[in-house]
Amino acid sequence: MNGKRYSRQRELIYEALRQTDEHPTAEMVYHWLKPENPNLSLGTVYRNLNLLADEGTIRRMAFPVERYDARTEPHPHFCCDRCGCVYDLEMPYDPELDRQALLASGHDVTGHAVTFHGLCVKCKPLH
Amino acid sequence: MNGKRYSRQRELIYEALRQTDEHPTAEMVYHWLKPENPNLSLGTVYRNLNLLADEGTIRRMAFPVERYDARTEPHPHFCCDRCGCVYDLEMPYDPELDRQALLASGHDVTGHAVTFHGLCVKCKPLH
DNA sequence: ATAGGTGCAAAGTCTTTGCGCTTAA
DNA sequence: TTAAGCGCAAAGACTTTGCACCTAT
Repeated sequence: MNGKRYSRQRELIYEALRQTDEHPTAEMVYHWLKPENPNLSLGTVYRNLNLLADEGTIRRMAFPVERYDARTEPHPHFCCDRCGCVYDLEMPYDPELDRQALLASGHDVTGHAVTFHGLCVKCKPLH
Repeated sequence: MNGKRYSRQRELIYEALRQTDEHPTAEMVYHWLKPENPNLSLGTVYRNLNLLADEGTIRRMAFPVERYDARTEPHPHFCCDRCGCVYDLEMPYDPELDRQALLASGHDVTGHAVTFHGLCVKCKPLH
């Protein structure tokens, strides 16, 4: 067999994530749950967050490692889901978006970044 | 005194970044430069990339650590420059952008993420 | 019964940093 | 001369993983 089973820990972790809008790190989830679940381990939190993210139940929010770019003016990027390559995109920056974000949130918005994803021209032919 | 001085390593690192559009990691920059500069150290690459990014000469491209979100439908985020908090924004997803990105790049675009930044409502009053 | 999940701790990966030497100014 | 910067290696931070035990099915 090769099925997924119910696990109390996974449920706890998922529920914790649903109850909040803080976009927590694995560490944060762990510290929230630990007091009520003293034998929960950080490894389990990581394992389940990855499992949930891989199956699409939750969402990851970062590149795995830091990348750098000498073009400092804001411009969109494309990140290939398959090979991980990052490309620049020649598309106009829309300052109107920042104004909309301010209206929607009240935060003092100084800019934004757009990152597209999918399959890049090199990976497309390879499925 | 407390000034910044010229350094050959910093120049090499910055030039390497300008010559490419690969959005390299620190490791990649290190491996490109190492053959011609056998005593370059990875620590120096990190130090200079951080220095250049802090002064705005280059640009970082990731959150420092991975964050997770139980809302899986695409929606924009706001990340506060000061406290690091991440907020959801209630703004419509624009599929038209994906079509524009395809036209501009030729990549097979399956979606995009928008991340705003600035000062959040809590940090704004604190300067 | 048994395969998936857990806790724990060790290992791995990425990044930062302390220290003594080097070098730009 | 001298303080910024470097190379090196050790430490730190974050994440993954091997293994023996536990538990949903």
